[in-house]
Amino acid sequence: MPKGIPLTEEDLSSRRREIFAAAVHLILEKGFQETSMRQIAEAAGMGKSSLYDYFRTKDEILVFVIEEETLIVTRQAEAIAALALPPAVRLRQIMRMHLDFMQANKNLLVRLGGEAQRLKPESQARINQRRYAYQDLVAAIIQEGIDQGCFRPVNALNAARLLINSLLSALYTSRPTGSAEEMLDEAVEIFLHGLRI
Amino acid sequence: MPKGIPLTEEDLSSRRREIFAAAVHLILEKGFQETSMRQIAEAAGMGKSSLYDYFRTKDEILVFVIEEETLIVTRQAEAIAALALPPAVRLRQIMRMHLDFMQANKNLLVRLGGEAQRLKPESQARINQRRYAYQDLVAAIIQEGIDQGCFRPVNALNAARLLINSLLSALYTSRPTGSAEEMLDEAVEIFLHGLRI
Amino acid sequence: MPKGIPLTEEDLSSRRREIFAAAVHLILEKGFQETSMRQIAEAAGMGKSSLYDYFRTKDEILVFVIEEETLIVTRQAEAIAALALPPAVRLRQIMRMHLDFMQANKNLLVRLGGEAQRLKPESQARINQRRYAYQDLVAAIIQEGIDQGCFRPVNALNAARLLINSLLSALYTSRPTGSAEEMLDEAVEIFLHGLRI
Amino acid sequence: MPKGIPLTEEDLSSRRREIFAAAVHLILEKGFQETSMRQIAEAAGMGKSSLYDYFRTKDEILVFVIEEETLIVTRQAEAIAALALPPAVRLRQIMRMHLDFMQANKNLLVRLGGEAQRLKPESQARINQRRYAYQDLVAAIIQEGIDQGCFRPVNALNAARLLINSLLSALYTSRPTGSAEEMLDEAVEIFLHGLRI
DNA sequence: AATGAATGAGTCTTCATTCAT
DNA sequence: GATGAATGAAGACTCATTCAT
Repeated sequence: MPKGIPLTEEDLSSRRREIFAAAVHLILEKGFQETSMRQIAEAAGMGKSSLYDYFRTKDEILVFVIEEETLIVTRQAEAIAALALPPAVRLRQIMRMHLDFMQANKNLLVRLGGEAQRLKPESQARINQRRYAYQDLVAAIIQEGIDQGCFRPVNALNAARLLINSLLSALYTSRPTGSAEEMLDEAVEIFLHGLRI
Repeated sequence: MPKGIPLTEEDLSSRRREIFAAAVHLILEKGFQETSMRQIAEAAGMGKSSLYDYFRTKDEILVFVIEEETLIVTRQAEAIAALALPPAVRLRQIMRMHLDFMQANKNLLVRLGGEAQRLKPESQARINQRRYAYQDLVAAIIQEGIDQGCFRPVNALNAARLLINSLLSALYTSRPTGSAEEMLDEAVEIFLHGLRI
Repeated sequence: MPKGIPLTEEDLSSRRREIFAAAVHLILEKGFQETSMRQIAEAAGMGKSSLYDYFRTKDEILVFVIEEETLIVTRQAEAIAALALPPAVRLRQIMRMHLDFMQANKNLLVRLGGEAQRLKPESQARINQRRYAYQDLVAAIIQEGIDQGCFRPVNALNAARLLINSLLSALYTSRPTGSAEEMLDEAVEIFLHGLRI
Repeated sequence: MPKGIPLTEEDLSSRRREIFAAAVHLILEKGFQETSMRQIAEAAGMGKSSLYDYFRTKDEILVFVIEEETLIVTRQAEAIAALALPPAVRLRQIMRMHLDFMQANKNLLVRLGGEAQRLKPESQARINQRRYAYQDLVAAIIQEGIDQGCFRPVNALNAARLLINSLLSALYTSRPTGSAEEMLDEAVEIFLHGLRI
């Protein structure tokens, strides 16, 4: 808002979040690609071209949001990972937290994840860095369980991806067999059972 | 080609397949939405508007292919399901067949699956019918295992979705921990272990 | 206009000319770059995008017109060059013809020539091919005069460029010292005098 | 830089020159219109809007530079014109000086001349005033030669324009027949020969 | 039956300029 | 005095679809 003063990196970031927050309903309704820069600008209450002071490109909006949201989930997962609890319990808590986050954000991450396939490799790489951090975190817990002898020796990263993916079955079905929580719990139970010695 | 003689539904279908086969490489390279009708027509060696004799709309192409490919996988899965083998073995075979099919088709189904999010609800419903058939087939085998007492009593449909989803972790990662076969095998093993009593 | 029938190369060319003819007044008034594709389309009585069936790019319009007009001048010059007249006379006639053409076309070529500086090298090369043909034609007549001993031995191409350039002084001044014809005649006279032995 | 103290007209002018000097490479590379105010400001190491303290409009930059450079050439030509040498010799020297200047400035004036066509009439008039001064200077020398009886009686202004224009043939060809100096010398020789009695 | 010319809506993006700080 | 955030207007171009031949 102040006119002659350069925006700090922080201002930029928070403004970016505001812009997206203002436009998120459009994107959820119609998809990202189908939402035009004009509409986003209108929703954000700014001129079409001011948008370009915050995002150099339409795709940057997508990258920004995915990075941002993945980071939030990762941060929350880190907190859980640090607790003094058995691996299985921490994994359960992380998945629940993840589910809660997804639902609170209307599955935004899942929806946008689909659109991210179109991004240029360079942008995909940036996104993947964030995803990897989350996967690694989960994988570390699994590895811990393996080392402690409470899990079978499997490839921890592979297993982590499998677990995280379970969320999709729970969230992204048009033929639910219960609440998302119930579906997820059952999936996690099968997974943990599968790791048990 | 035959003039004056209306095309049978079968001719139509096989022509549709030909058209898509001719254009599939474009779609794999650039994505479906990024491939224009003109390019598809050119690849298929026909005029832009002749395309509309086979697909009333661009989106119909997407729906057709997804339906078609899902149907093929389902048919092959049905054959395996009918074998006189223990449920666990049949599930393993189905997943392997599915993986082979995906790889033979360059993950087309996964790629297109992302694009399908944009289709209008009506089209999505049509696609889902096919998906359900496949899920139900897998679920039936799981249920059989449960009934025979070799699997724990879980919601079979939920479990089926979980198993099918495992393919994604194996296929769709930019940080593989082995061959797709190995990753899938491990995932299936964890799953089956998880169902074991 | 016919809808399902491919345009012959000739149709294309004549349609291109029509389009340009319809829009030339806009371009003369405001300059080429300042004239938008929409305006050109409107002037030509067609949809914005139909324009792109005739010119793949806005710049192509520029290239087309310059090539076309240069070709016309060259053709007329060829006719004069073939006459059985002394070199000096033929040169005078060519310059007069060129002047007439320029005036009949409102100096279009001069105006557009300025804009052509912005074209990408590839397009400039295409244009230059045409310009060279014209320059070479004039140079040949000069060389003829040199060979016949009625002109001093100068570099014919250099001299040709000089002569052709004289048109600019005559046409493109905001402080004329007579009619364009008079100014040109005097310039040509100085030039020919300068070549005389 | 000095705060509170208004800039003298001279400071303004020298600051303008500095700004342009800093940006000239951009303009030579991409053309004037293709260079944005932001880029010019960056090159000049100042804020976008500070530019507007020195040039009220982007076009003013163009006008300023053309005026400035034309003035420099004129000043140098004046020095030569004042020498006690035969008209023909002075004309030769002026043309050489002009060529040197052009080459030292990478033909900037020619390039910008093309862009100047777009300026509004008012600005063009300002530029033309400067051009006229230069033309008049050259014309005066020619007139002198005529009065002294060493040149044929031609319209001096017309001839001056013709001579100055020769530079273009020498400088602005993609198919040179020698060094620019050689081409120019030959052109000037033809011209002077053409004036000789 | 098959084709391609025609279209209008819509896309992202750029830019010179202003104005509040 | 100097700055950069904000903007509105505009621009080239693409595309799915229709329709006359």
